[in-house]
Amino acid sequence: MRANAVERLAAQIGEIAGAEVELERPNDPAHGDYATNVALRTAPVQRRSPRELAEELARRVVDLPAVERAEVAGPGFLNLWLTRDWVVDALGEIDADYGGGFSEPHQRIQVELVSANPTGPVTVGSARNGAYGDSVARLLKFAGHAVEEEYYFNDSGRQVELFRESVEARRRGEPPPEGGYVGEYLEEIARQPGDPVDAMLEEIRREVAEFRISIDTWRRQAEIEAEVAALLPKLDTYESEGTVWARTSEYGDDKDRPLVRSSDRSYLYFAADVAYVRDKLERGFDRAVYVLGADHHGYVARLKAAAAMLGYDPERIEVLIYQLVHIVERGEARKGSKRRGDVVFLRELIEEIGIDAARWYLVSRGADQPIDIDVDLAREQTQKNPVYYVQYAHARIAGILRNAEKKPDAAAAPAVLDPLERDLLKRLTDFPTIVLEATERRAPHALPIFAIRVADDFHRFYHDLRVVGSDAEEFRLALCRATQHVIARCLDLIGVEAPERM
RNA sequence: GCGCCUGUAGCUCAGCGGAAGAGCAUCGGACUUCUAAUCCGACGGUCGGGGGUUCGAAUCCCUCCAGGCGCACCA
Repeated sequence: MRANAVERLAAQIGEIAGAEVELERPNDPAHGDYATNVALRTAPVQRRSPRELAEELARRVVDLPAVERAEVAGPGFLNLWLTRDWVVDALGEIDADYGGGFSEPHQRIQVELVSANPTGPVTVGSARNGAYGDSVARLLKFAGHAVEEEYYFNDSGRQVELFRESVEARRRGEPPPEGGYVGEYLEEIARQPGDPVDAMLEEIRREVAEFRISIDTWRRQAEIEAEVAALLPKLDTYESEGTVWARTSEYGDDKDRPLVRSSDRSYLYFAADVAYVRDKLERGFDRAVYVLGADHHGYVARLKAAAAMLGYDPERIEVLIYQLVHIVERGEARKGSKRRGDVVFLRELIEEIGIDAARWYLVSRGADQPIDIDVDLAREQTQKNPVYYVQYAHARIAGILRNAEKKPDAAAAPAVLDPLERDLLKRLTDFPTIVLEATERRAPHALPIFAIRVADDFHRFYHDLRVVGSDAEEFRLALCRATQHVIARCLDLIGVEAPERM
């Protein structure tokens, strides 16, 4: 792992302090470029007053070439101002891969996402699953892991049969079966010949690809179910009143789960779940990530229990839960039932606001936060969507680079940096920390937030300082290019395009 | 009843042990420009209530209130 400028600085200060040092960016510029609380944290251990410790640190730390000035503040914070050279050197290391490749060790990780039944087009709910899961997958890839994205679809259950019957009824001009599917999309499927499930699956493949989610493998439930019979004897099971149960409560689940139905000996859903867990881990993935909506949060314990019962480390199963997307229409909540046609589909959302705004919007909230979508309002809000603010910064930079007369050169920095240059550059150096935390916490929503900050600093810089034709042209071009790298990476990690022109 | 998640500016949200933030909305300014989809300024908060832990709590613990989602021989 190649340490970046901020990490190296933290390590140097840590050596002097004799403790792990975390550098944080203070909100208030009066608190310096970076601040650290080492003195506060280590004072009890060293049995010295935090301020005294901080003052000693301040005296020693200014000997570092990176540190211009150090001040003690409050109860014992150490505020640091960095030298012009440190900032300029930091610019030199910002390339297209800046912030990536930090994972250690590299793992084989599978991310299973979307996995909606092929009984209708992709809903906005599944789109959130896709936007979130795919961004996590992209972060893991950027970190250096070998990531595969998989879509698991049900091609054999009761819902699928009901869907088939509903389409066939429509083809015959008859009303749908009891509790059948009634959405308008059935009409277009009914017009196509052949198995409606195949047609629906093709449509889903198209929509998922259009939404910039690239699925490596498509796994059929029937395929997994075929493995159940051979698997049953290996499980910890018992029979009660004709039903075969898995003793999952012994493995961390809150109750046992039925595997085989008593009436007709058919397999229940959990049987396929167990077989699928085994299938994933046997394929050699170090880690299997599930992306599930909050309505499935009860699955966490049973999936981990399934792994444990099979003799695998349950830590290899990771379940990401995101809160649901609620559809609001003129102030009223809709149920969101695909079967009853009471949903909003991804393709409608894309039609209203476009792919970029849709991906941005669905990923820019924390997964713990529910999302309300009012499609009537979506288009209106699109005009103000920050995604354009960020893309505009990228396009502006592309324009500058097109017009440039000289070549970017980070080393051609002036003796004194303008505060706007300095602020922008310092912002860029935050990127590796942002990505690292977003990856570890599976929180891609940090990326759009950070991208807005970068765009902010860039637009300010652009507004006040000339690049092309200025005395500092080479340096500013380098700064522009570095900014472009960081913005493009942020956008790519959430599946949004970085336009050259707008 | 039990479990998970959430209550922060008028609205939508970020921050999740260190020195309260953003966007939108509202009000007032800046275009002979490398793209005004931009910039500058103002307004705005007992961080749901109460207790506790800590040098320090929006952040951790307990409790109460409010909301969302689960708790099937459905998937």
